[in-house]
Amino acid sequence: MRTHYGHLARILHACTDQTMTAALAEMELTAAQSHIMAYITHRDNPPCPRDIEEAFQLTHPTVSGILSRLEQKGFIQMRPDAEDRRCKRIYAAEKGMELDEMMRHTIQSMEEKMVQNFTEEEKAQFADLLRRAIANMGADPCKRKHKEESET
Amino acid sequence: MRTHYGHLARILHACTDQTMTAALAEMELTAAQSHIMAYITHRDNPPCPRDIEEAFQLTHPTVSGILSRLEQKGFIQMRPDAEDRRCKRIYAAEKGMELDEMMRHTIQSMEEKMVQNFTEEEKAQFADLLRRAIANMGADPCKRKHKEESET
DNA sequence: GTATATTGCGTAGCAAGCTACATTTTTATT
DNA sequence: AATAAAAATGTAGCTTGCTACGCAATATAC
Repeated sequence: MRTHYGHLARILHACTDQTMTAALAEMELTAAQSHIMAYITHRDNPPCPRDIEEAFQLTHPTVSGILSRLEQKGFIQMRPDAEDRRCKRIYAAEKGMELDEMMRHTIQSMEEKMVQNFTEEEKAQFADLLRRAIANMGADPCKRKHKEESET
Repeated sequence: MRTHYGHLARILHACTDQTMTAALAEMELTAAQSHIMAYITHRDNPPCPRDIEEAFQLTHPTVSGILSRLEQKGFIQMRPDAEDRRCKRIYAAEKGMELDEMMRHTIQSMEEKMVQNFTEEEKAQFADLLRRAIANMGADPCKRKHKEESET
């Protein structure tokens, strides 16, 4: 049993997820939903689901599910773009705008807690090592759909 | 938008998961299943589900689901312990033992790939930073069940 | 200008994670 | 010994992730 960085990454992700879930429970948002809400309210112009797929490296059914739950709960509204009716523009509803500050503050404090006793150099190195590890795994944020099918 | 280590951890985990899933598809194992199989075959004595919960920091329904799928596919067998009938001992079946080498080799090469261009010092620091971040999030591997309920 | 790709999204169905509750067995109280 | 508490597992039901398939709208080919 060596070090198993992948294992550590999984646990770290689980920690952040649970922390966020607990902190956001009172506003009826899950961790995944809050991150996407923060993205939506942070944007200048209303994004479409495709933008979220790329920003979060998720597949479209996953994004679709999260957005439909956000819409059901009244945090966002979606309507098709006038010029390209394939795209659905995502608008943050009042209810969503009001939570903007709170959400992003929650995310921010969690990030700070995670590296609370790191030096600035360590923080930089942490981000650098994570990014390099991700790159080594072949996940350039823009190339994720290609599969080889060697069997006829 | 700062660095968002949590976000990077999520992506890194997703990468390892997808790599493992692809590599293990031919033997009908998912990433999660293979890691748990490796744990089972690596142990001296047959573990019970509780052991897996602690080793992988998962809740018991999650472990239960994975184990039942492994049993359905014939990789393991489970039968209650003779002395404590609450515990179900998990035995690797022939089919599971045969895949042991291959599974662990797959896991090992993925780990090596992830840190392929890291110096030894960077590898050590990566593990150290990950562990410290996890500790900062309050996830000591043995304290995970305590919740405060402030409302009467 | 019609035929074909490509793009964006929806749905179905699965695995894996969780919480909450129930059940059984063991341990601790008294 | 009878009862209460704790521990290990099971089950239900949810969110989030995926692949695979299908459909409508746009873009490209010819």
